[in-house]
Amino acid sequence: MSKIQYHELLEVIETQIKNEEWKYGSRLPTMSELAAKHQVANSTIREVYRALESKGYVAIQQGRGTIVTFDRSMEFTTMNHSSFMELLKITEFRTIIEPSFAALAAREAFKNEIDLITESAEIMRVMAEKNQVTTSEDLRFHRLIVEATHNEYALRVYDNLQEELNRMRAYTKKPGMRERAVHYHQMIANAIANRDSQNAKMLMEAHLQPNSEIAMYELTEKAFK
Amino acid sequence: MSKIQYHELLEVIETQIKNEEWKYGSRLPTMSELAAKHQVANSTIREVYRALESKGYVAIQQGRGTIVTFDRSMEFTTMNHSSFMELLKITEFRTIIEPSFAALAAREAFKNEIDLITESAEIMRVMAEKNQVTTSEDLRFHRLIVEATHNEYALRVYDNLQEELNRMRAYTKKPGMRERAVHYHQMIANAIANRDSQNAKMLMEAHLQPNSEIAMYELTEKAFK
DNA sequence: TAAGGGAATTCATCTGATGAATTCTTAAGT
DNA sequence: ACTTAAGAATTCATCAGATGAATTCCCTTA
Repeated sequence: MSKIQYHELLEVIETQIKNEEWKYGSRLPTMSELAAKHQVANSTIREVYRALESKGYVAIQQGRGTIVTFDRSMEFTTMNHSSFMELLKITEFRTIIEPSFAALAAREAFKNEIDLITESAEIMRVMAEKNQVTTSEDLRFHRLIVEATHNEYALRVYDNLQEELNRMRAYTKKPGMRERAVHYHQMIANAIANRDSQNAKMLMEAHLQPNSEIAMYELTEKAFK
Repeated sequence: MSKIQYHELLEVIETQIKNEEWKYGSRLPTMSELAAKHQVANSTIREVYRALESKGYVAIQQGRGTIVTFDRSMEFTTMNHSSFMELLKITEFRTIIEPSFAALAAREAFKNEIDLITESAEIMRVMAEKNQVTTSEDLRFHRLIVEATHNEYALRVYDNLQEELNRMRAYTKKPGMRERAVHYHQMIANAIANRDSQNAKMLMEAHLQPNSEIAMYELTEKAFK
């Protein structure tokens, strides 16, 4: 096993901070300590600390040490690297952007793509009927629509969100949600098949709205007591 | 004038990259070059480059050099430091957060704060009548409400957005908008005065909705042809 | 002309030195 | 005992310069 160096080291320490292994305001090991511990030069640790500083995780103070400035409960104010932005990004982004995609798809989709979309809605309906977990089919449905826009750009943006989308699904476990989703998927698929871009857009909006509301509600209630 | 060092250097170079003085994909000066130019040690430049790397502005490649990975036209996909996120942040943030503030203010505001809010709505009405520019009074109104929540946290968040709010006003110059705004301000002030937090929230939502719609519409149309 | 093999370039990491800001310790004075 | 002030120790800031590794450049040779 080769010796741990800059990039790996950065990741390790960043993760530890995010996991709050050092609490907000507490001191990180001194540069020399950490250098000795990991068998690297001081300058390497220094680069790591600078990188963390530039991301806002720590503050380096001459003569004092390096203290943690990251706090999960304050993520809301910092706006950067914050779970609020994550949430805002993922939920609001979808609410804002996917209706446009749906509209575009209604205009641009090829026949076979429309078939796939319709099929996906049907698959999901059957799954829901059998009380099966529909999340992956749900994701597929939305992805198919993005594909059908024939807009590479859109697709790239959307795929960038996959990881977060997966994490997001935890929020969408409300009773009745699945049935609602099935219904909307069918209507959206219909609208696209009918080349009705306006309706596709509106339906997608309505479909995504509650997701956003739920997540945002929970978040704001928490943040502003 | 003292010699330029780490922090200042970081800011200078970051700004230059953001201003696209080096284009996406182009090479930055070598570490030694830059060190010589600014009369600092290589290791200091190295720290700067690492900080930029960790923010996603550059990629450091052994043997090759350091290339710019920041591109304004791609900001949309990277999600960080992007004007899209700026807009999303500011418009959607308001839509999501300010109704909560209004509700909170309705519960928490002191008498004199309610008077100020009511007064602001009235001032704005008069100004609109005289066809004067109402933007600053508009900002004041919203700020007063945030103040009236007595939630330091909320205030801090809100004030962080001032700069962007000012830039935002360019988007809200639609005919009939001002009259609508005046009307809403009055109703919101009323709801708060009546301690009707639910209505305050709903009215604020309705008040902010079109802002968000307009900005987002223009943006998404632009982005996805 | 094409291919191969150094030479030059550029980043990666290390060693170790000096200085600056802060904190800790200790001793003197009240 | 308590306060204060000086010095020691700690910790970051920056520097100079060395070696190694990855890449590119360029010249030689077939």
